[in-house]
Amino acid sequence: MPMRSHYCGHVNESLLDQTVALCGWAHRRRDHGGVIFIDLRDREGLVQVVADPAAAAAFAQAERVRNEYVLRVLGRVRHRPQGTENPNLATGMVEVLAEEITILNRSEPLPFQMDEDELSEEVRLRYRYLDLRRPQMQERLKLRTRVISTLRRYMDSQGFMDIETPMLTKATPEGARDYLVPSRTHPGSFFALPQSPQLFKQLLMMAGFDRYYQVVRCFRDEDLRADRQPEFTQLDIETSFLDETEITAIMEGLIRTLFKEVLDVALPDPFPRMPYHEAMSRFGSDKPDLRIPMELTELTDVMRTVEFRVFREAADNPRGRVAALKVPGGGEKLSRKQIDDYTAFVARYGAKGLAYIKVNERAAGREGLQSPIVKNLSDEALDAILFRTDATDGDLIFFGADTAKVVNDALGALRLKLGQDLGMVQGEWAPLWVVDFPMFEWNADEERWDALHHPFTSPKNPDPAALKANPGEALARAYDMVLNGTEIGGGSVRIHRQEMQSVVFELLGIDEQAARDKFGFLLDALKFGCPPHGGLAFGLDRLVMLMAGARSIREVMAFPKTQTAACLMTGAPAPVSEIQLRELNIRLRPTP
RNA sequence: GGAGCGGUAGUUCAGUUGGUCAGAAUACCGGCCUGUCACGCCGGGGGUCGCGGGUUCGAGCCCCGUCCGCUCCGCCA
Repeated sequence: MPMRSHYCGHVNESLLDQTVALCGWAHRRRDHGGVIFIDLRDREGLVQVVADPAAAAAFAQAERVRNEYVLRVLGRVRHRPQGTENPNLATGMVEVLAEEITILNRSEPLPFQMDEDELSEEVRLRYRYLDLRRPQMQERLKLRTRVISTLRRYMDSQGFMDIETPMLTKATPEGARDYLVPSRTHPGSFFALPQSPQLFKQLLMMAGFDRYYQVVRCFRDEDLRADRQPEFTQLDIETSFLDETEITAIMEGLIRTLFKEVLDVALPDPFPRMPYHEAMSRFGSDKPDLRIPMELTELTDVMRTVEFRVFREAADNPRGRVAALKVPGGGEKLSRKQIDDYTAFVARYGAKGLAYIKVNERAAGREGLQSPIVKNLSDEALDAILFRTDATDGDLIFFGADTAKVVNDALGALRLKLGQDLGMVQGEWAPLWVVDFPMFEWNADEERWDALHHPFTSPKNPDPAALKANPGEALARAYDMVLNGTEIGGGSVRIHRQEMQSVVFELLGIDEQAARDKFGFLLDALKFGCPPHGGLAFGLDRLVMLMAGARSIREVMAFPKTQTAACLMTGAPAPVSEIQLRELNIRLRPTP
């Protein structure tokens, strides 16, 4: 019975002697006097097609295309002769004897070679539709679709409803810069594309849909990174009546299910949880990569009394910190040049230098230490450093002394870089929850509090007066899911009482009038019996990137933008006609 | 807004101190071969060295500006 194999059919030994039809891109024909060899690109690899003389002759007569074309092949699967195994053919031991070859379309020579390993991203993005033909990209997008279908099944099984929210909505005063869309019918007014469906999903809770999810595009007009695109996909979730324990349980269940079903990887149950302050203290980061077995050592208290000004002043500063990062065996592994390079590396994070001690022979005391700074440190301080870092001979200890922010940023980043450079990354997957975030951080420039998460996050203490009295100490009912040092999701239990929401707006410097203008509908809704609710959002692109082992989310998006937020393929963004602008009541400033 | 790396043939790249530096591989075109599978062999075409300016007797190379791609800082509640 003939088997129909759509598109690029997969051919394997189980189909031996059966007739199959294959469609796909073929390349590199060899015309051998009536016999034609073709590599048909298969989703799994390559299928070799050999044409019988009649089919070969017909094919050769019909077309003399050399490089690349689209074919349909009807033929029989058979064993390939001994001694002709091709390790490049995933299907290995079989080939298709073509009885009929139809050229569905021909192709110009391609602008780049498909078998090139390292294509420039510029070329790949300009011809993205060709880049996507490559097996690696096929695999990545296939992984992405498996992730999405699996997560939908999971969300369905947990009773979540998939509800769409508007793409044309209202600009938000805080958070990222909005992408704006001019309104034709309301001259001078603009829609904003959503940074996230945050408010809409909260309103759905108020409407009684107590379990909502959506795989949804979000937009932020901020500068790009390897893991940040102007439009990206979120798995957005909100629930009513569940607290943070219940929400995080469902969500880590989702991630465990995805890893089990898609990658056959068993993640820990439950995920470890770590308070924000512990993460900052031990790893200098609120998204620690737990695969790297190095931690920061606290030295602030010890350094308050030392002569060395750099350390003492940082230690005395109420916002300061002195910490160490011990690199096991680093004394031998790291050259002077490398240390200089790491000094330049931490300078990016504001560190003014990178002091270090090489522990040559700990038993020899001061004499066994090699460092530009030991002469400035008392015996007591050196003892404390060696004791707390538990340094042994051959170790190298880096120091950070500055504001806590600079120390954490610099040593946190240095820890990651050293972990990568020295091959210290252990294990494949290290998920965790980071919890107990502060509600606010002080914005010195504008003399007000900023929300660490967002303005709708509930504080742990339900008393609005307590929050107002001591905002700097307040903890939030927020949680971030971190995987291998990447934040893949974050959320919170929200504020569901109007009084609390008003206090938070006040602390954030959003006066009553502004709150009314921006969030009037939310404040109104809170009046009509809002259930307690909370949720979170996963960065789907980042999650798939990690699962695919890719270095950038562009590798798991079909049509990503460049760092300047442009599309090299379509040429977007592009100027528009006068007519279009006039309809939108937009006048361009004359160019000088 | 800032820092770094890169831009040379369709593609991936080499090009030393400013002076046979317009190159390789591959792709492409023509021919030969014919169970190939990175096929092989012979021959051929192909370049505004991102763009603009400057220094110099002379610039792919040095300087200034600019555009593009990537990484990062700021930014991203």
